[in-house]
Amino acid sequence: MYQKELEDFSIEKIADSGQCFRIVPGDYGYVVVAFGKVLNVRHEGRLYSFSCDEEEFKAFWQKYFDLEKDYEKYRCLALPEDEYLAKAIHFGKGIRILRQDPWEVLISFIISQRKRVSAIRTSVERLAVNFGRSIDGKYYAFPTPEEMRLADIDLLKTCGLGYRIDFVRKAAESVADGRIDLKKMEKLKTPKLIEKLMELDGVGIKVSSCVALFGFHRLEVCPMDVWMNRVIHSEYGGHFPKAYLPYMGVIQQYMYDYARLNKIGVRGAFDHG
DNA sequence: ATCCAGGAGGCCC
DNA sequence: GGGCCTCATGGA
Repeated sequence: MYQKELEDFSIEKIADSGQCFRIVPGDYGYVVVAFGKVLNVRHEGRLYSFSCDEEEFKAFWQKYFDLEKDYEKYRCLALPEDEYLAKAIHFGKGIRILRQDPWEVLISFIISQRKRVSAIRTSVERLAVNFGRSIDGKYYAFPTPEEMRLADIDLLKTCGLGYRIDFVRKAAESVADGRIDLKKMEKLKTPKLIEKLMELDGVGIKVSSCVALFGFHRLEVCPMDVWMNRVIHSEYGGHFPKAYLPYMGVIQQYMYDYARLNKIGVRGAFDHG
């Protein structure tokens, strides 16, 4: 076990931030499944306990949680007159942009279209249980491109993918056979990266943006979903301040989280503000 | 029960 | 380029 005081980190906020789907409450705090590893996380106040030793935490999880960055730097971009962002930042402090596996992010966000976060979580978990390698008998790694390519179709149909099932199968084939090389794509500049991802069937600008931000850590990318569209129109008159643009992805994560969990911009809902 | 979701593709103009 | 229409399923 490794313990550390973390002031700008909230496992609850991250788990429910809509960027990842395999951080869930367990019988002992939260369980994180990523890169074929399992980590138990719990905390009393700011004192966090992780189910790994210090070496593994510093070699792997610290980077995964993006703890090497100071998020105060991003929050300081908030303009003084921007009341919405001020509320969102206050509400969402502790959110990080995780450094996830691009492949898992790609499939997860292909599945995400027209689904709620909870439903995405269900589908992703079913994929892992049905096709992923067992990690410790209880948790399963996200399936590799090869495992997904070879997935039995009838079993795949039980994963709740709906009409997205062929998008997922084709993506698995493309990545498995190397037509889409996610490793090489790390070197692409962001516009090229987004364009290349959109060659995949079922990947449009929104999904591609999510993969760029959450899978390739391109912090300038701002995925525009139904919630962010509500925010930009109801709070910003159609465009965000220029000062935010270099880190719009991070800013976006605070805005999105606050909007979704407080139903900002939804007609008939109670507006916190 | 009815509504809607971290959208995209295929039309048509 | 934009404006509609449809897509399958689960969760609220």
